[in-house]
Amino acid sequence: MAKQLKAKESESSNLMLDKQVCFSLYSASNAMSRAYRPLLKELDLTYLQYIVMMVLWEHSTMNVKELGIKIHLDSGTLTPLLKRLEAKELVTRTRSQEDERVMIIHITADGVALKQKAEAIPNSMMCKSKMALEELIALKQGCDRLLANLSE
Amino acid sequence: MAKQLKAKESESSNLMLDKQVCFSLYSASNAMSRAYRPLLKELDLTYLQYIVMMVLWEHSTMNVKELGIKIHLDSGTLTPLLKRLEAKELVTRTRSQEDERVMIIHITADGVALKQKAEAIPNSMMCKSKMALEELIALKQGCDRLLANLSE
DNA sequence: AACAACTAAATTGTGCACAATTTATTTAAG
DNA sequence: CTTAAATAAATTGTGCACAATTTAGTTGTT
Repeated sequence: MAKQLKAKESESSNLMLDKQVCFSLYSASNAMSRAYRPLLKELDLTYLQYIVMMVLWEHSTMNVKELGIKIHLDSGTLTPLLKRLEAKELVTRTRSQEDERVMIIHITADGVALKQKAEAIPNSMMCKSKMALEELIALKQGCDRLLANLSE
Repeated sequence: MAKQLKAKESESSNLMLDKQVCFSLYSASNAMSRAYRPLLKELDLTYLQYIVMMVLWEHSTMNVKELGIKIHLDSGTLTPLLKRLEAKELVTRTRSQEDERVMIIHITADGVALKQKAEAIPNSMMCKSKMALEELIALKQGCDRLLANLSE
């Protein structure tokens, strides 16, 4: 009886991988960026580079700080990434005249042109997910809530 | 009127960051592993190392292949990580006698002992998430479904 | 004017992720 | 029995993430 109880306790430990939300989140996020890879290969972009380009397709000029706030990353990640986008001639990097500390990122004509090649990607990914729109929206809301609560 | 339509189209483009499930997933996953960091610092583990230890707390012996299937990662990621865990004396790495290709990972006494220090972590994370259990379960199910569909 | 406090990026170093390749071993087929 | 195919790990190289530090420039105070 005591043995049985102990066994039951062990089975329902808090440290069981299969019960961890965070591990599901982590694995799904990896799988997602893996699924993007073949689609983004056509554009010669990584997933994060694609995210940055998406911001710049909406706002053609932005500094590193603003970009970092928008996508929840810091200059340690963004500086080398932006240099790679600059090397591909998708963006320019110039210091602000008013404040020399600020690095201004501006999308180039090539960068703008790339948007057209990207138009089909969101739909391709929705197909790959094989999930209904409402399900995806619910998943997004759960992620957004978690992100907001963890960032407080 | 045509102008208005064009503006509306632009606003509802598929390439708007704020509408992307994947970006929410990606940001939430990063935020999650950031939130684990101070808790795991006490155990001198990274999030992925913690995941691997969690598997080994359940199954004290496992080879690299089995581990990789369980946590959806390959030897390219696992080999260096397991060497680091070996350096910390939390696991041993020995070749199988029956099949010399197979590397067997076995948890050490130190590794087992570390479990006790980890017991409080899942609950700490649940608190940080500030989300109800049902919400977290729904989020987990969404992630699991997405992972399964993307892995097919 | 001088200097402390602050801010924006960049840099440094560690540890993932993963594609692609290589090495070593085992199994299968002729 | 031998050689081709298959398998398990390891290796190599690129690009994130992020903590911690550094560099350079700005603002506020006296």
